[in-house]
Amino acid sequence: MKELLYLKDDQLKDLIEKIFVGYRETFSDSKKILDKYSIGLAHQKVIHLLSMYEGISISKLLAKLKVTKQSLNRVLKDLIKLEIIIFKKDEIDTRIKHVYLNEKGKKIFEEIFLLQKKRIYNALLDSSSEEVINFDKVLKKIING
Amino acid sequence: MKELLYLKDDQLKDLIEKIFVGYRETFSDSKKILDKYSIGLAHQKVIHLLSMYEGISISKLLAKLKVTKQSLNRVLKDLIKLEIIIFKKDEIDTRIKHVYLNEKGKKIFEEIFLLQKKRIYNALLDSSSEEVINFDKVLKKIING
DNA sequence: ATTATAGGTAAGTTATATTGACATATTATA
DNA sequence: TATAATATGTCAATATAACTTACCTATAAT
Repeated sequence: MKELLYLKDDQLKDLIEKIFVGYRETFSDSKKILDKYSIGLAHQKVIHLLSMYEGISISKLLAKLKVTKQSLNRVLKDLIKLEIIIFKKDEIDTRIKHVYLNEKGKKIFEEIFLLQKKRIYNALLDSSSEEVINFDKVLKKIING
Repeated sequence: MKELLYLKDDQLKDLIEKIFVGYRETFSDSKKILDKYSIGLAHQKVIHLLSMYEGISISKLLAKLKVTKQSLNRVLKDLIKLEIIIFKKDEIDTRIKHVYLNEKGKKIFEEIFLLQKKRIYNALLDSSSEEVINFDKVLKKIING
C-alpha cells in the first residue's frame, strides 16, 4: 500500500492552519470599506449572501450563516439603518420574508467585493484550470464532511 | 483567449462562501471537547499552533495569530490555569519566552485534533493525490496574496 | 547612554454571538 | 374547526474574543 504523506497528522495540522489563515485573510482585505460604513465581518457575510442569493428568506439566511435569529436580526437592523436592504413578503406564504439588497446595497457590496476578490482572483489566475478545479473539489468535500 | 469561467464574479463569490463555510466547519467539529475543558476557539488556535511549533516565542505566536498581546495573554492565562503550557526562557536572549504544551496539554490537543482532523482526513482520503496537491497549492497562493 | 525589542498589564470598549423565554401571524393538518 | 407547526420578531442577560490607549519592566543592541 502506498504511503499517503498528506494523510499524516503533521500535514493535516498544516492544512488546518492554512484553512484558518486563508479564511482570515480572505475576509480582512476589505476591512477599510467596512470601516467606512461602520459595519463589521457579520454584516459583510450577510451582504455577501444577499448578493449571491437575491430574495433569500430569513430562515435560509439563518441556515447558511448558522447563527441565531437574534444575531442575524442585529445585523439586519444595522443594514436597514444603513438603508441598503429591502424586504418583500412571499406572495403565496406571507409568513416568509424575502431579503434584497437595494441599489445602494449593491454598490456597497461591489466596493467590498472589489477588494475582497483580488486575493482569490490573483491566486486562480496564477493557477492552471486543473488546479482550480481540484481546489474547488476538495473544498467541497471538506464542507460536505 | 480562453474564457476562464472560474474567474467570473459569480464563481469568485461562490468560492469565498466556501472558504468561509470550510473554515467554520473545520473549527466547529471539536466544540464538545472545548466545552469539556471550558475553553473556546481562541484557545484551540493557540493549542494548535503550540502543537505545530513547539517552543514558539510569544512574538511569533502573535504574528501567526494576528491578534493583540492583550488578547493572546488572556488565552495564555487560561491555559496556565488549565496547567497545560509551560514557558522556558531563551538561553541566549533571555527576553524571549518559549511556549510549550506539557504532557497534559499534548493529550488535550490530541483529543481536540482527533475530532477536528476527521473532516479533513476523509476529504483527502476521498481525493486523488493530484487533487490534494492542487488544493494545497491554490490555498497557499490565496494565503500569500 | 540611548534606543529597540520582548513581553506584561490595566481599564474601558466593541463586535459577535449565545441561551431562554415569550409573542404574533400565518399556514398546514388531524 | 381546533390544534400544531412554521416563519419571524423581541427582551434580557451573558459569554467570547477582540479592540484601543496607555504605561510598565527587563534585556539587548547600537
